Amino acid sequence: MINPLVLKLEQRDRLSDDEKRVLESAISRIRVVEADEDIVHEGDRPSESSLLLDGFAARYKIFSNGRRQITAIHVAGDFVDLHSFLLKTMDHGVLALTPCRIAVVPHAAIEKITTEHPHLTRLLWLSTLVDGAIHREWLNAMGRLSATAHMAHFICELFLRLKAVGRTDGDTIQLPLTQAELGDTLGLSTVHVNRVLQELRKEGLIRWQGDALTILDRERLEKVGEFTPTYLNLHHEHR
Amino acid sequence: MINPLVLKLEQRDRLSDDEKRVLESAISRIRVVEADEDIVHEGDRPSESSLLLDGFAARYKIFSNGRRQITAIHVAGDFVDLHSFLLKTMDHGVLALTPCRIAVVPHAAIEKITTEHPHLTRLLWLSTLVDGAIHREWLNAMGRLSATAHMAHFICELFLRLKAVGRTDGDTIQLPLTQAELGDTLGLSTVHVNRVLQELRKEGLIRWQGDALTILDRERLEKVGEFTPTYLNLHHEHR
DNA sequence: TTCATCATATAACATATGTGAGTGCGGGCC
DNA sequence: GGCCCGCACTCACATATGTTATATGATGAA
Repeated sequence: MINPLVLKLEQRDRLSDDEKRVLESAISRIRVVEADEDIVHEGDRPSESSLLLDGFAARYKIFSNGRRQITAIHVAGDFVDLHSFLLKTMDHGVLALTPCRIAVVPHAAIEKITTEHPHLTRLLWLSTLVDGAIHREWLNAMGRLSATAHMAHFICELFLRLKAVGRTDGDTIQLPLTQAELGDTLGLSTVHVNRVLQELRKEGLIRWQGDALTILDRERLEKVGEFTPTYLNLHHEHR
Repeated sequence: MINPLVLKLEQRDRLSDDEKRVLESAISRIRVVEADEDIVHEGDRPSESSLLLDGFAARYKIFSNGRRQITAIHVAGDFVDLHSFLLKTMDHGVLALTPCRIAVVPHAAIEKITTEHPHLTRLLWLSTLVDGAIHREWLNAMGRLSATAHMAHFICELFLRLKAVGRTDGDTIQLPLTQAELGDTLGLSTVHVNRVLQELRKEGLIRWQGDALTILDRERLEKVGEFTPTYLNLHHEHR
């Protein structure tokens, strides 16, 4: 199996063959989750973490008034709940937005890595730090960008993240979210999501039909979304 | 020196005497930063991380139009930029909101910890994971709570975090932020921050004069802010 | 003292975004 | 083949929050 996590880690630092083998053998089994089912529930205390091999997933929380907020969108190569290894109790749920294929990694295996493979440990730690950097960027966008800019920013980010794991086709990505789900991730109403999409289309920045989203003018889209990709850390460093 | 980091870590797991000694000796020097000065600049590539011993600090980013967004408020016991150990390049600045006393920890010392002290490594990793959990909670609040609820939530959180390091006085904390700074952290205009504060005062939920903020009705304030403290992970687990 | 500065506070007005309702289309299912 | 049902899309209207401006009071400098 070509593990998309390895693909991603190798863009950030060198992985030894031994480390790759360790990662591979940390996987205890493969699991498939249907669309619209929880991968992990809020309140769970998982004894294993889920590495997404295929599909889209979302971290989310539901409020008293029924509203929902999505705090992360995950794609192939992402550990959707690596943090549960140390945080223990899930403070949010993780939902499969599409059918998902998942590699299951027991926490015991991760703990073993922390005692025997410091460099690999640092790379796993790094994955969660990039999650945090993305959270910060979303906070910036939510707090200080217009809805249109926020949407543009989100599209730019998702594009690069999918590209990092070889899931782009030219300027086109698969975006299997409904407008309601998009609203929950950007903190907008679905009506306004639609308005904003019309605007991006009218400006000739994107095309989106069915699942296929195409970036028509990357440069201008990045400008509208005030997007700079440094926070994604998609470059080699000694870590 | 009684290190407030140790104080905080010990609420989350047991620390051996050896581990405490290692942490203590990882500190290369103490540094003092004036209010309104940067502790680290955006774009820096620090070779050491800063552990806040006293004072308040903020992670922030400034946008093209001059707007600012604060993505974290830090208090005693917080590593303001532990993530720079692996992220390498700072994707935001860190500002001293008050005079700050800082323990400087070289990245080389942290790397050494990752090779020799797996359990301590996990606890440092945990610190950054809690940062991430707080980011997620802020995303939830920004995306789906009213400005008033968001403010209430923020106050509840800060109170508990200060309590964890023994910096509360009954129901009172020191809150040395201007309303403009509060606005930058909640993503609001300063005018609206003021409106919201008037409302919380009128409701008899808080008092705030000078630096001293008192929570007058904790239960109702938590309800208004839809606050539940699990994400702060201020309880013992084997990690 | 006097003056500048900065933070809080308030008012009037502007606008981005939310709400509630409704249309139409396409795909799955009996 | 017909019928739901979810989803995209739009409209009219409501409102939370932003903007600009001004007043007031503390604080510190000259």
